[in-house]
Amino acid sequence: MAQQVKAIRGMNDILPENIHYWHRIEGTVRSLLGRYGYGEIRMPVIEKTELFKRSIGEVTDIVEKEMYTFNDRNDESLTMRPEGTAGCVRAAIENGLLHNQTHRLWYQGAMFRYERPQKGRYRQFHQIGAEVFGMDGPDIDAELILLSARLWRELEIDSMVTLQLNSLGSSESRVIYRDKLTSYLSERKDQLDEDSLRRLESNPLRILDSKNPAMAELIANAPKLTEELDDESKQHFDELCRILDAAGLKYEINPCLVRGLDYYSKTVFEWVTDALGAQGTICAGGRYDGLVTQLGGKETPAVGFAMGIERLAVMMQESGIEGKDHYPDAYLVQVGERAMQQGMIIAEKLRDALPGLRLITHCGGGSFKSQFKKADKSHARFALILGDDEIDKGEIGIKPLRAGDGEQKMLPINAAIEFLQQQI
RNA sequence: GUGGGCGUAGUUCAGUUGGUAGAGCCCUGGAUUGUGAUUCCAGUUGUCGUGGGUUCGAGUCCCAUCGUCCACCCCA
Repeated sequence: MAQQVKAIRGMNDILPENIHYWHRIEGTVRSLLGRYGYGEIRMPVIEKTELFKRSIGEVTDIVEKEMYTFNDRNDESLTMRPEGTAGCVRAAIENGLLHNQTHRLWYQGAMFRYERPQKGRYRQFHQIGAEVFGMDGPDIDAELILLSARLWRELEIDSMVTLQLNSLGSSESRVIYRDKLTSYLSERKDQLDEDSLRRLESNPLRILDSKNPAMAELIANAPKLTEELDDESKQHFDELCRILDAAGLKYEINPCLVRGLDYYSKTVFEWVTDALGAQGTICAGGRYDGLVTQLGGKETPAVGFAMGIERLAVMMQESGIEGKDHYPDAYLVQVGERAMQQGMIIAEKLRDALPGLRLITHCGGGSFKSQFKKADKSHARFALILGDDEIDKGEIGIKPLRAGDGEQKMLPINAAIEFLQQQI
């Protein structure tokens, strides 16, 4: 045998036996966002590299070492999208969606990051994202959060997730806070671990959500971002909390919650779970009022979130939640030359008459016994039987394969259609 | 990029102090003439991740390499 070609590390096949989780997630999201008035948008998977450098931030890990970047034949630097927001903003600007308009958008698709794979983290992964443009109030922030909460309920994972909330303030107030934090930490350099020392230079805010327990006390005593908020951000945040309270949604204010991407401001939130090991975030987002102008658009407030489909699917799988399985209604067993000649034609007649019918036609011959075994294995409710007897009489046998569906019978084709219609 | 665990049949795994491989599931066929999930019987399946080395002899020991899983980093 020749050497086989294998899939790329961190890029997985999703097999039919697992696809129902994806269908359930995607179907629920499509329906739910539709009910909230969000319109679906589809962007290219590849964009100019510059787009991500300008939006995500040149010195972030994503841009520095995790992007799939290459030059095309025209020597232009292109990148496979590591996230969806940048492309969505680019598309909104480019298609003129931001001129004195508001838009509620959502998208879904593959994203790519060159990272070491682990549970809930892959090199090709899939996100569903929602982005809203042109609204600056806390009410739309609340809508996005309430909408995501409803999604967890509809997916039956609401008992496994909690909401964390914070405000990063305006970019001005964040600069002030950043200086305060940096000087606090610089005075205590001897207590910082190796990672934190590095982050002190690159992104001091990230030290706040360090996982190292040795850092916990230092962080607990550090100046709080919430105490440095500008008045407008504070009002915005208070009003958001008020709406969530009024809606009865539980949340936890986490002053250490900072997002990894540079473009966030004011509201940030994360839905987290402890069911997934180290990758506890299933959905994260926030407000990014400055990004549109950063990408060359007219000043436009914006807010959005993204969720990881793999992580949702693993949660559903591990908690025993079933997706919708679509078993066939019937499996057509056909034995003998005449039956096999007519079987396919009869199956087509049934499909004409019953457009919703899930019918598997047996192909490849074999004994009644072996065909019935396959019929059973397919989980079909009924075996439809075509043999010499049935062909002679112009009828078709119907044998229920599941308990409580009655006895086997033989019916003329039209009666069989009527019978199946009642059953499916 | 760093650290740890693991790579044996399609799959889940066993394989004693080194003596050229086994089980369950799956799959195929059968237990009288055309009827499935049970039971019984029979059968197929492997360059033991890859490449070197030690040895009379390596799935087993050593080295390298690749893959995979988990964790760090980072993130959805």
